[in-house]
Amino acid sequence: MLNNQELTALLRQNGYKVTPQRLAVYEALANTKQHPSAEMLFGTLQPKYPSMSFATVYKTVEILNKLGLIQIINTGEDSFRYDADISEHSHVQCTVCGRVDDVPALNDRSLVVKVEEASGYSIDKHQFYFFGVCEKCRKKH
Amino acid sequence: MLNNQELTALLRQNGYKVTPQRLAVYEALANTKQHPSAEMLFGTLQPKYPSMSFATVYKTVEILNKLGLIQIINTGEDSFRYDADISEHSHVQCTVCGRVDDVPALNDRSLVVKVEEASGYSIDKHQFYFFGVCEKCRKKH
DNA sequence: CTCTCTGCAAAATTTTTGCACTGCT
DNA sequence: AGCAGTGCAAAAATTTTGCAGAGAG
Repeated sequence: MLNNQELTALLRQNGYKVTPQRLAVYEALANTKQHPSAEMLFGTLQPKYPSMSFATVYKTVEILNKLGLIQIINTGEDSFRYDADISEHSHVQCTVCGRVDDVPALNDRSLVVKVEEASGYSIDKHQFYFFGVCEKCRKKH
Repeated sequence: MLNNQELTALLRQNGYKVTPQRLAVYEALANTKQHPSAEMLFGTLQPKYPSMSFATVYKTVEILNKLGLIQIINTGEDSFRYDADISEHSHVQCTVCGRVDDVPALNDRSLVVKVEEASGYSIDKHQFYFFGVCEKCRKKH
């Protein structure tokens, strides 16, 4: 998680201008654990930045992702979600309420090696998604 | 992989009618290792079934998935891919050419238990995606 | 013969793009 | 001042839906 100064510096270093919108998008992502989609992000930012547009949200998350500051999550819904936590970790989605939570890194170096051997690929990245029912939804039932 | 008779029986058992389109969609998926998207499926079937429509492709894969006969793959492209191989296995996508290959099951029961403990979820399902460069693309470079 | 399925076209949803204006640097 | 960025609206891409006619049981 970067603060405004660090983010500002990083954007400049990479030739991107520093705008209130870009800071706001990153800040919104850094301050939630909810893994918002573009729509949720837009809804959060709209009140504070009434001129904010979807185009800006999408363009900004693309830049943030390119700079390695956020990761893009794809649980199989129609839309993507974004996460400012770029430490190695996986995600779990509740099949009842749809929420997405973090799962701490699974020490899986050996898995990757197995996959490289089995597939002939050289693996750069992986994403693990788990699906089940969260505690809250289990209790409701 | 089911043959036509088995598929016919299974559809009937579940109250679905058996139509040439449904058999064709399943057959197309059963006879490829390419993990086609709806568009690729449609392109494959169109020559043989000129009246085939996207609506039918989508409705059919939904039924096949509901019956547990195919799985839906989501590597983070805009569109979904489908796989008639429902044995436990993961997928790896080449970040250069985009192809998707199978990865044999990774004995990961202990991973799932770890995730359940860490998250408080009860896990029903998981999907692992690996990304890297395939052998062909590595050689080209 | 009934009722589901197909296939067309239109709608819905998410994301991308073009372009005039704004505002960083 | 120059040029990248914003924001609108239109376009693109994928998937869903409504409905009339076709066809499976």
